[in-house]
Amino acid sequence: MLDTQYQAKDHESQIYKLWLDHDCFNPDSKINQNLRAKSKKGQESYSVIMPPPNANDPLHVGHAMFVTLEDIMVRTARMQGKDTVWIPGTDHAGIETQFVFEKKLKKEGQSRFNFDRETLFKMIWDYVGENSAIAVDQIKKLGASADWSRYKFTLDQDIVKTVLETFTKMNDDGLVYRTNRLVNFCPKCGTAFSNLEVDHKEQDTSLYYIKYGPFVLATTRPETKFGDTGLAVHPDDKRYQQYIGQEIEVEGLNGNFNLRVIADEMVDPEFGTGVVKITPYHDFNDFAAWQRHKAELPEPIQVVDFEGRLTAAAGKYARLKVAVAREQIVKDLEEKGLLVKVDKNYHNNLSVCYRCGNPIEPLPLPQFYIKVKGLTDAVSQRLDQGEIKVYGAGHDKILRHWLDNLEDWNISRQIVWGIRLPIWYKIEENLDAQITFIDTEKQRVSGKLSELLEKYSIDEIRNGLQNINASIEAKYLVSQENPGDNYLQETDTFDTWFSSSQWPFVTLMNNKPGDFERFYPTATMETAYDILMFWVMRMLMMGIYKTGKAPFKNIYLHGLIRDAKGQKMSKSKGNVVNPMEISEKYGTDALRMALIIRSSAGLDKSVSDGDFKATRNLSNKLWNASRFILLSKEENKEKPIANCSNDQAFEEKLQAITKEVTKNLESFQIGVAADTLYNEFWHWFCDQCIEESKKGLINQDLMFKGLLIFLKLLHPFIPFVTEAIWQELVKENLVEEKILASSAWPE
RNA sequence: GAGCCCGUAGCUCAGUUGGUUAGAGCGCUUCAUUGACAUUGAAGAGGUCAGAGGUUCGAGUCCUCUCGGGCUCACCA
Repeated sequence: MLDTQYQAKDHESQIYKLWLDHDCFNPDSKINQNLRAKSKKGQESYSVIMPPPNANDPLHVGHAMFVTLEDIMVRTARMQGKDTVWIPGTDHAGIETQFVFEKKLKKEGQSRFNFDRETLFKMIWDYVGENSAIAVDQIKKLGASADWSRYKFTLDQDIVKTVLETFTKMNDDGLVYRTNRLVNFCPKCGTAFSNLEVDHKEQDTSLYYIKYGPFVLATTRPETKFGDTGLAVHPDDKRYQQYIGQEIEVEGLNGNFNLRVIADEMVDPEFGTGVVKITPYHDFNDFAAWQRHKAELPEPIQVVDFEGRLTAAAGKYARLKVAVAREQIVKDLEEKGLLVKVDKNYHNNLSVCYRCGNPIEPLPLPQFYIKVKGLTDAVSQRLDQGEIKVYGAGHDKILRHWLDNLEDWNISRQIVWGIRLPIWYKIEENLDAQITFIDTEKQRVSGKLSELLEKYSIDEIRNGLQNINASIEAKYLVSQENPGDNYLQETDTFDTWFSSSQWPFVTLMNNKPGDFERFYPTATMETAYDILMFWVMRMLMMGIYKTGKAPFKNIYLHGLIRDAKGQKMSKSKGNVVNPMEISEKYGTDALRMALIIRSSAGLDKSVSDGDFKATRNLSNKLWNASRFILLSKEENKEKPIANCSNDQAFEEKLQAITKEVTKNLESFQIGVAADTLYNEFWHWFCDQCIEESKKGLINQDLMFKGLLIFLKLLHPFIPFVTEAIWQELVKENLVEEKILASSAWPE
């Protein structure tokens, strides 16, 4: 007989093992085939692709949220007899992982510059391998009914092959191009980022008013002045009409130089002095201005390098870090009498790296881009046609906005942890490429390929290769195979999102034979709203491009989990809820229920200890109600079944609850479904009906039937306790179906 | 500057085509308790659904405006 209290810890791991032993999560298992054979919906396919968490990161509460929501959807569909699969996986998480690994290297007194790229890749691979069980084990602990026999990792060979095929197809279709543009470069992380990966931080900074010949102009970045190639004023600015088109002489820190004055509407005559210096290689607006005025302006000059130091163009300031150089330059300008004034309380937004928080430098770098216009239009069209539905407070509108305004996608990343671009440079055609490699003496060598080849063999360069920076006009070949010994492969890797945007179809195409036809398009993509444009939007673009079909029919976006006061959780605030701790303390069921009950698509949710206690109590309530019903069933075994006065009302209500909960689940009202079940089970079934049954107003057997229905309806939400009770019923021979997880949904 | 979301009980939040006395959890008050459960039960206090106007037989729900909070994007060098 059951204990008087339900102790989640005593049951959960055994229950999960029981499910695995019966292969309950695999659509091809006997038990699920039998379930489907009896179901009207047996022909209907239902698939969910799990958003792959970072392979070597412990889970946070957001993961618990997605596991719970998706598990509810999947368990419901499975019990409804649909051909159901939930495909799990993990992500190599390019920059995230390399960033963490580099911190580890730093602790050991090393840095990425000490290794050639193949060695570094291998080291990260091993590191991830050591830790990759973490995420998977924790997902299991959360009760995920995912089919582990279909598990995939983003760097699995077959996955990579398909990703590269997609790239090749895009290249063949003319969607890929290489160009030299300003990129968002993080000197600390050593890589460029797409616009989406740049954060903006409000800051108070200084606005320096500097003398430029007859003008005074305001700038926040005096250290880039050595890259000035012109000055700009507004075409209608009366003050400066006489100078437009003229060259003026400017006194500088490295001697005098000349700048031409151009007229451009981008200049706001009201701001500062109405004069702007044009520094095309270090400011996005200036770069655009330079492109408009190429005929009037000289070639741009790069003053800041990829390590965040000034280049030789800065004369005596060369090799200084940007911040140091700025201080020094301001001081020197002041001494020379070129600094007119400083506005110290200037407020603006600084672009910072979303990963490390350091300032982003706009820098010129040839990169590979994908033309997005056709891809985004195709997505908009599907949305117009209602082929894809978005659940989540207003986020559909945000998706639309992005689709209409997305700029071409920079897919090159200067890191090693990722899928290397299948781009090849023929050596004899690219002798001007800039190369960095580690020679056999473990020395880091940089230089022009032609010069390096005089001292080193091509094999030595290839083996120690760190970085190739081919010229802007470089000729290249796209090939998934090595085209020959006279080629060097591009050292850039794909943006992580380039591979994860293909996740729904690559996982299905490279799984059991027939999976793609059987499960694509998938039913629902469920994820947090904060990666809507990084991931969901791009999955739509890539899925439609590659397969002609949107990769999913529904998008369910959940909100962020916040603390009891509604504050965002963060390590520095110390208010982080660790799902594993909650699971240990209150049980996984309590964790799951607390996260999703009364949650609403697209909106954030606060949780506190009180919430977990309340849902833990639900498990206990269910356990004890079951105990009572079993006890009374045992006692009344000999008595004939008699009809009682409230039987009919009981059955009707039970039916109504089943209908309502099913409807809620099918219309993505998951928080409402949970709330309904909680209240109806506790306050109606327990508080009311059990009491009535004690008075003989409801038939005991009917109560048992009611219990079975509640166990089934509650199972997707709190799978462990419901299954634990079910197994007691199996032991007592009271039910036919051996596993609740693969039992039929009530009608 | 633009867009999006939110404002419902002391706190955290549900309330999807507008429809009976507006709900839950936690907290609070009083009482109960040997046929399951104190991780319990019963009863109760507590809301002019941010404010104003409008549409309607009827508005927490739809429209307009105002105020307050949050998020995102874009920005003046």
